[in-house]
Amino acid sequence: MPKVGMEPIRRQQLIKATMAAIDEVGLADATVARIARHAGVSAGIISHYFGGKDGLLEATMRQILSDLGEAVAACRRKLRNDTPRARLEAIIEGNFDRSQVTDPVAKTWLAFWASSMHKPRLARLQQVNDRRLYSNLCAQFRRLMPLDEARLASRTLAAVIDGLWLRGALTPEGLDAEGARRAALATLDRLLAASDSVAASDSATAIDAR
Amino acid sequence: MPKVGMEPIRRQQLIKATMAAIDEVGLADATVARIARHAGVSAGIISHYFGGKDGLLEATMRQILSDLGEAVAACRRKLRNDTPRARLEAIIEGNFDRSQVTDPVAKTWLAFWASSMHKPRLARLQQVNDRRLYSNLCAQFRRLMPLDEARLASRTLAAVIDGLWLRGALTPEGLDAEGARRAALATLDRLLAASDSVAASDSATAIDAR
DNA sequence: CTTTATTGATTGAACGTTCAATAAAAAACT
DNA sequence: AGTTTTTTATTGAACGTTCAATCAATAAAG
Repeated sequence: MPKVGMEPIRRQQLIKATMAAIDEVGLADATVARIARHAGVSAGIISHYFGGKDGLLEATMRQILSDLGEAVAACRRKLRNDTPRARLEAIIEGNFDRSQVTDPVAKTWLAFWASSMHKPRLARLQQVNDRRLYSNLCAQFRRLMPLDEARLASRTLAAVIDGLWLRGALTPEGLDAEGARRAALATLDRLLAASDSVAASDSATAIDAR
Repeated sequence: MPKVGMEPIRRQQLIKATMAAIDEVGLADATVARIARHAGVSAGIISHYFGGKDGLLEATMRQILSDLGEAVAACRRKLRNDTPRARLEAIIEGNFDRSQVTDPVAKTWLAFWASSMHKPRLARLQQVNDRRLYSNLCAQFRRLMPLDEARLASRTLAAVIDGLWLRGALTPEGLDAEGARRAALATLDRLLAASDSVAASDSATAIDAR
């Protein structure tokens, strides 16, 4: 059934199949044969479109990261009032929307997280994403509190978000997106409450990112 | 140089070598040959003492979990005053002491975390450990706040601890144990501050654990 | 008839496990 | 005290399996 213009279709198909395979048997047992079977195509097609298994894995991680970025951006666009607090809430919403917070995505995410420790190409993707999250958080907190405090708050909130994903991916019942969202928002409340009571006498114009 | 009573020595040696190999090249490339080389022994010895590679990996995870439990218990024993707050602080200290918070331990920890998603034997170990942490946290928070709040606080603090480990394992500079400890303690401060101001008019005797 | 898309058997490398052989220590014996 | 026997510890080559990548063959579409 070969037609012209199959490339984007097959690429999407194979990326989705990769997540399905990782969800099913884990990254270690996600062979090209298994992924291809999930997509209903032959194994050889993977090298044809992605240059090899590694290319497919990298493309899959890119897909997840870009979906995440997209979800956060969408939440920010929906904002009516542009307070720092609203921005921070939007970041949280975006991180627990993530296109869909499905089991395949969460498990693939964690698998790549571990894998990126020793694959430079994945590590770079991972790091860019991390820094972006941290910068975004820090820029907003910075408008509400001194720099040192803002850094600590950013670090804490980032850890909570990642920790909730991690625990969600591992729990047998799957990630409870709604509960996680609430927990993250409650943490934000506490982080802001501390500085609210002190003072808002701060003319912070410079934005900082690490 | 075969002597009698080598078993416990070799087991320790091989478990340590496993962590070193995972630190070096990741779980996926930690072959029996490489692990054996790290320990300065032959590959065959692994099957002899652990029944196979899987046995060695399980033993290594057990070692890490037991070291963690030991560190937490040690911190609790050192307590002079037995307030809930002191207990919670001890749990945090223990989690960021972890025998030694070294790079090999952190990376091995995360590798097993990911791996346990699809290996039932590892998943069981993982889950027992998680529940213990959560129960311990919840039991202490329960003495200071209503049940619902205590559950949320436990979930949050557990997520922060795991999140800090996760981010520490991934960051190129390695886990900053001291900074992580401070961040976790600051989070605890905030979690307790919220309830402190409300009331301490609670005669909570029943301890709860999920 | 050329181009694009796809297949699937084949290949070569890498891996975990096995096991006969070996070597040192301990025990038994003279 | 010296010699043999048994036990324990260890090796590393061989085996069978699995996997990713390759590529000649095929087939539909242009």
